Amino acid sequence: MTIQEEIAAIVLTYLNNNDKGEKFTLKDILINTTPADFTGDYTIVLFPFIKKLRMKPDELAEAISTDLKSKLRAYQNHNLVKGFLNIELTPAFWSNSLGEVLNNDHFGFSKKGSKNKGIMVEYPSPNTNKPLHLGHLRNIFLGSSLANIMEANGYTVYRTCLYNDRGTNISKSMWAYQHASTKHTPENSGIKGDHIVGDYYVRFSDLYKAEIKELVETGLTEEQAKKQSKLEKEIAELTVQWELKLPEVVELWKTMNSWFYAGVRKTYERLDLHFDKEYYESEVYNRGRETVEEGLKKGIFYQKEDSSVWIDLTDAGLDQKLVLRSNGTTVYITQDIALVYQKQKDFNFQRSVYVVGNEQEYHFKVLFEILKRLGLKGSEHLHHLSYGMVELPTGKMKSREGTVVDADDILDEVVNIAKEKANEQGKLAEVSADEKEKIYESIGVGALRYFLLKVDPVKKMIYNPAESIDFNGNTAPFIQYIYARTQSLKRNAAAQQIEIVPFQEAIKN
RNA sequence: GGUCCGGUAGCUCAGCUGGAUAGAGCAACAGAUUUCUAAUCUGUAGGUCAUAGGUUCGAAUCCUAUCCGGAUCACCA
Repeated sequence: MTIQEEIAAIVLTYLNNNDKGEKFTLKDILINTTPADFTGDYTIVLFPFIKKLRMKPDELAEAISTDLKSKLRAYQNHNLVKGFLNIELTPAFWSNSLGEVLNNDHFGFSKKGSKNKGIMVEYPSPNTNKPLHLGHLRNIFLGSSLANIMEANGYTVYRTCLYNDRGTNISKSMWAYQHASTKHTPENSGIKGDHIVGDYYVRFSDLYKAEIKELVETGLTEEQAKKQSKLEKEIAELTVQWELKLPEVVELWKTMNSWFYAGVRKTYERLDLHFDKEYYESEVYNRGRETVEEGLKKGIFYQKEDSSVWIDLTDAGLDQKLVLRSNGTTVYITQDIALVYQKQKDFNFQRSVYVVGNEQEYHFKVLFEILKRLGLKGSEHLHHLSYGMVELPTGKMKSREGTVVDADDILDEVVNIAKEKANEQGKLAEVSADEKEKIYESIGVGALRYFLLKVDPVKKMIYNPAESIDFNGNTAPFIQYIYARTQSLKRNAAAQQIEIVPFQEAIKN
């Protein structure tokens, strides 16, 4: 029990002992830390009680503090300003609290798995057709911190990732590769695999843009042009060929995806990102049909004349949503439904968090509502950790327009800045080259991590690559620096045979 | 158009389960400090908390309306 809770409990008991018949709950009792300009440690706000109990502030304050004095060991003094009762605690209380922190290496951490509850965190779930960008970094830092925090609180955490490894996006990269005159591979070019796949994707986009432009110049509207596009048809065809498991298409798909994974794993490595299990859309994309059929029998879904299957969520403030196409194939949300059941089978978790950008808020609302109606156990503990986009000073990042900030580039850049700053200061002169690289990496990546986590997830944020990131003020390098200095103090103390004693003993002397 | 989210100092953001005089960092200005873990330190200035109403002892915080910005509303994923 914290000291605030202790005070609140005592005050509550006292208040409920009144003769006016008024009843209060813990929620009614507000205890704040006292602002610096006033004397005291904690402040009890008395206004609500004064009114209900029809007592004068000083009478009530006197009565409460007398009660506190007799029941709270840490009580030292009190004063009243308007309706604010400031409570001062004894120095012994504070020294004990500090001593507790000092002597406990695991202060603030629960024992691993002590909650006896599993929580799944799914992130960053990239597409396999292009390398990670700035937005993924925000996702990864959010997901990792959440997972770490839950673990520190005693949850068993399962980190998972779902790869969008099929469909039109990867087909575009594949098409560009098939039609390239000189074929680049990671081996013959030395380029990181995820970047090669991404380059082909960009190449396709360029050709596609050119084609549309040409068609529009013949007098078509953009919409008509897209319908007439030859490239679009070929991509659709390639996707169908993949679904029909045409050997050379499947082979190429496997190869290009393997390039992507090899590349992206290198980026993961720098970010210390590991998963308990990775899921692939190619393995789940046509699942969920059984679940839909069951739901159909139960009357949760309904079928239209063209035999497409829908769910009506209008009474929940949402729309009608398609879950099976008229040709019987599944859609995005159907596989997500199926995947939840699969994940529950794989890991018996109680809670699940999806770390996904806020553009998918509606999707998750619909998904969770459907799962609730299907009677999924624990469906009320599914959560979408939504976050805003990372934008550039010039506006949004658009991969089709090449205005994307690449994750690998940013990581290199911040590590480089860390290196320059460190060398400027000459602080690492006596450190081995190997050790230096590690330090640059941890300062640079740490700075970026802190920078991206500092902003409330719900807000979109602007990242200015030109200004890069701060190393002064409220930043990770500063915190790291303070830690380094305290460690240095301890080392120096030891070298000079100065003993560091617990705080309460120091106070006594 | 419906729904959801954001709008706080010049900039980037805290504060939002209602509580005392709205806080940081950066930038600006004034000063300190010659490198000793100084990747500094002290101080000054800077705000109609988008706007207008309402609720109340008390509103940046809750409610309503309006304005601005964004997201979303596919037989795409």
